[in-house]
Amino acid sequence: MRMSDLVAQYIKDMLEQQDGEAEIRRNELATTLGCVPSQINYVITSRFTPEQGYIVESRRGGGGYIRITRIKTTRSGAIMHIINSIGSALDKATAEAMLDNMLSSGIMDESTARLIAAAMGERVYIGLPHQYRDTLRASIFKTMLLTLLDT
Amino acid sequence: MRMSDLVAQYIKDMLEQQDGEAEIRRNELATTLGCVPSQINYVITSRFTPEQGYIVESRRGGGGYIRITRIKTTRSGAIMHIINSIGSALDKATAEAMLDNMLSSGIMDESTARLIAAAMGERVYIGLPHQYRDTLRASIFKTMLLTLLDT
DNA sequence: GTAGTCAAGGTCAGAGAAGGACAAAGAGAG
DNA sequence: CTCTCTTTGTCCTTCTCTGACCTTGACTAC
Repeated sequence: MRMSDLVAQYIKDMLEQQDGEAEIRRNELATTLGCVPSQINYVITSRFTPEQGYIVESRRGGGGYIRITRIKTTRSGAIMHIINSIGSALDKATAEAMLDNMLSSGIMDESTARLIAAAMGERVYIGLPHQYRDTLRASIFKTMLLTLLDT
Repeated sequence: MRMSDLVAQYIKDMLEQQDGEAEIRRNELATTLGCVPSQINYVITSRFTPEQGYIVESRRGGGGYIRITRIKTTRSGAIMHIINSIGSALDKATAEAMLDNMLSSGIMDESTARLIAAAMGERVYIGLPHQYRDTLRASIFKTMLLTLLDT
């Protein structure tokens, strides 16, 4: 088995065990697996790219690290699913329930949820005839969710 | 954990507890945390800079001190200013220009800007009589900006 | 008041501890 | 034989930690 596959497998095992997040120390891992440190870089740039669904952050200097996070592939799918489940109208309570769900399932972060919730609030629609409100809400909600797809 | 992180955490805890203001005595803190005094300076210059939203004052000599204050004013102030500059109506082009400004001045990050821009697009208001559109836009825009204040 | 002393904090350079970039050499598949 | 992927080593950049030496402020003694 190739060295690079070994390293990749090692990282994948870590991701598996640790809920999609692995933090390694480059030199340490290289020593453990018996390869040169730059091999780790090679594996990461060739097999843990954003296109392949990973985010990599790192830090140099004393106490440095490399952190690899697996992007939840479910995210886009889940968002699309929610968008499709919304008809032409949406009331405030339902919108908020949806946001709550997305928040707790990790599809969305809190500040995003708050931002969208702001646009759902009754207060925003004061002065607008009631007949339009829920339609507009649905429209705004869906449009905003769509922008999250290519994050 | 790095020494520097420890020191930074200690100061942040103090800021948290004491309403954004922490006063320390360099030597004392160094002794408490078991590091050399200049480590404190290092942490302050690398992690509590004005760019990162802190003001640092100090005084030498007997009874000297270092005071670190967290500033909230710039961002919030700027956002408030923008909110106040918006009247009861807002067209799409103006909204986008404002978002651009906020983006380039670092008040807002890109994903937030995109999210708000989504709610500003003409497409969202299809079906809504024109007379309501710019009013609603203003309302949504302001409401969303408001949620950014306590971030 | 002026000089001296002690008690702070400030500066800065250097060593050390990571990770990053990249080029050159090697290995395999077609 | 050639092209692509892998492996390795060298040199670079960034971040951290420490210690020696400097500056400032308050207080005291004359």
